[in-house]
Amino acid sequence: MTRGIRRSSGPLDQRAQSILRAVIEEYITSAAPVGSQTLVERHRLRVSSATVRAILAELEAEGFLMHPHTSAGRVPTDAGYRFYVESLTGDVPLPAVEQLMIRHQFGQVEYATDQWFRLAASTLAAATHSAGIATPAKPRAARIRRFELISIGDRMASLIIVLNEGTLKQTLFTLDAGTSEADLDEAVRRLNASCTGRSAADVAEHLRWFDEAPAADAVFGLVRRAGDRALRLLREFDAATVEQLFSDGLLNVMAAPEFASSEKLRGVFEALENRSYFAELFEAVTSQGDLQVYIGRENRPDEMADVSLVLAPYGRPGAAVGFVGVLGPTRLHYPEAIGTVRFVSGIMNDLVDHLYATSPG
Amino acid sequence: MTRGIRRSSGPLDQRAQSILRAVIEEYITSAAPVGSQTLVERHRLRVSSATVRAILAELEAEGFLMHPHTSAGRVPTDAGYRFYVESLTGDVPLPAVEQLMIRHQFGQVEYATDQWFRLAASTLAAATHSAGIATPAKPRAARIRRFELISIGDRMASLIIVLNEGTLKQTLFTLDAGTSEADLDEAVRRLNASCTGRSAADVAEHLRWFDEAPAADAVFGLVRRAGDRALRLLREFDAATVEQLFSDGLLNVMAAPEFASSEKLRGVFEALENRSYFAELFEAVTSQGDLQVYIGRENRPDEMADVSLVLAPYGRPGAAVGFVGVLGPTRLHYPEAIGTVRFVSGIMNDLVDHLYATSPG
DNA sequence: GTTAGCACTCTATGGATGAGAGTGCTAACA
DNA sequence: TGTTAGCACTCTCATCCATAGAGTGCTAAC
Repeated sequence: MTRGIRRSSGPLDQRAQSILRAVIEEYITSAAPVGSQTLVERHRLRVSSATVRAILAELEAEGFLMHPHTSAGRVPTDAGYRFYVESLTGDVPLPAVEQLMIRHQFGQVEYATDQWFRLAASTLAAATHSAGIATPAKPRAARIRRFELISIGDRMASLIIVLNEGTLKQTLFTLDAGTSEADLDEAVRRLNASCTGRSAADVAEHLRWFDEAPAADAVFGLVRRAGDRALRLLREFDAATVEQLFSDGLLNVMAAPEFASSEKLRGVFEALENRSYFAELFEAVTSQGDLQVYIGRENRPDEMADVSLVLAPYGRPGAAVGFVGVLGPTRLHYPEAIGTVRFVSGIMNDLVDHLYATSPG
Repeated sequence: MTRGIRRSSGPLDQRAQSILRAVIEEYITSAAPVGSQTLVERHRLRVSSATVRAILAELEAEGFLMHPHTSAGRVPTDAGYRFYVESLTGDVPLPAVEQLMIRHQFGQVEYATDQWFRLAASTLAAATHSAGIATPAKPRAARIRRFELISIGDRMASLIIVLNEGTLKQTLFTLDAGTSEADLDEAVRRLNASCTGRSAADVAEHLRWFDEAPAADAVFGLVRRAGDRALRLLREFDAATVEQLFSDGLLNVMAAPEFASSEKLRGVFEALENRSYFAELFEAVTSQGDLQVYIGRENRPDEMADVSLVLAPYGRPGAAVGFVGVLGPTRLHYPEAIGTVRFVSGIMNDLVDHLYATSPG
């Protein structure tokens, strides 16, 4: 853990550091520029305000603080927050009561994989009073477990693909006139026989083989088309880095004074919907093994310049990974947010572990 | 179609009506109180501003307009908007180019039922510059088409229920130690044999029958538990009036000047998440066969007092119904919104029809 | 190195004022 | 009788100004 020294001169002495921390903590709760007097009073510093002022000036020179205008107090810069986050030694764990409550909630959806991320997002939002975000755990490469072909009406069928970890993919499908249930059954039988256990790439290979095959009975066309459709679905699945981002509590962020203008927040929303940015973020968080904090302008898109992200990956590297986290103003309660994100990512880890555990029990 | 006469005295004469319409249309585009002079100028009225003032006073007495303060122009009341909406004769259809574009987009997701509502919401949002909302088409009563049991790891399985129209329900499932694939296959065989085509109520009946049955081989417990789990899932599915509400473009609403304070909007968001309100709305819209407009305080929750909804049902009554619509400030472009909602609900109708069509082709 | 004291700067606040918009009334007019 | 010009009146909004207050940075003394 490097100390947050960014620019010029020497390292900050102990006192300067603790004053910087005090400024940041004060600002985080008050949302208003912090003056020397307030610091002395509320943080029981054993020096006078004049001394504090000298140190504040120094901290500003070093780039950790800034000055909205001459006669205002100090406000932390991104570098200041960065220093603060780096200097945190231990997490602030969630209160036991909350932990219990959250565990209980997860217990209730234990068997509904599609609810996990939603719950993670809403839990994080509630616990941190910021926005919670979460992605599903995306399996590395999809392998086919089984096909199903369900007729709907006379000319329609639903093609269902069960992937290895029980993920389902579904697509509608128009049938030729006069296709019987028996035809469907036979088509599924052939598809399963030749594709089970295969990845998208393998299926593509196989379909080429189908092309060259001579036999062309009534079912052949059906198999061919279903295979094509399945292939498209699998490729989409593999290509998308993140299928979806669940978020909750964006309203909490809206309530923060820095977003009162509502124009800034609009930008944040838009950035979140930006596929390529999200792909990047996903990659960054999941490839690093640990919790990450992105502060203000450290986030690439300009729209995110006023928010911070605390993100942690979960899942099994190489098998299925995703991330959960918190989005809030740079003026975020970092210690609590970090503690909460760690806790929730831990729960998600347990859930996924449970799902992938192949060892006997 | 009743004329929007709410209170007192006689019906409005032709001139008063057209002036009311003019005020409303002016206010909808300008978002500022409308004065007599502006009306005369911009709407080419053939009377003087003094006359218009007299009529405005009259309209105010009737409850169609109000006065923010003495020297401001007039603002429509909910009753005013109601009159306006009732007096609309024909829809304003979407421009052909937009229609084409939208159809094209829907063409691309034609086979992905789970994308329909998302697309409907985002299309409506984009076309009306308001928020678009949409619910899935919910089948009346779930009937089981087929079960699948997929093992995941050693002690976990995924129970998949395929419902009649291809809807999938999935739940995880812990296995007893030593459960073999063969056991799973046998369990599925029995479940399918006894439950296919049945509704939740029927399955409940059947499970009781299982209780009384004597035979208790290794697979029996498995069948029993899977059945229980399936039952719970089916009941949840039947009970929920609306599973989910998709919305898009809430940001558009946020941009409207009346929501600059962002506190009001918060209330709207919250009301939308209120299950019971939504159930009520769902019922109201789908049981009426036609497009509905809810203006300001006509909406039950106080938080919705400043917004209007234009909602239209889609689907097949008795089979599967849902709704799509637009949410915006009461100062909404009603004619366009109504036209757009009709158009999109029409598309959704076609999609569902296609899905449920059982007649030969 | 620390601190008290002080001049200085900038913001925020609260009238006061005047311009502007729009009304409602009245008396004259067609 | 309905319409209109004219006018006094009311209320908002933007601007200006003065003042209070917060906070700084400097300096001289400790």
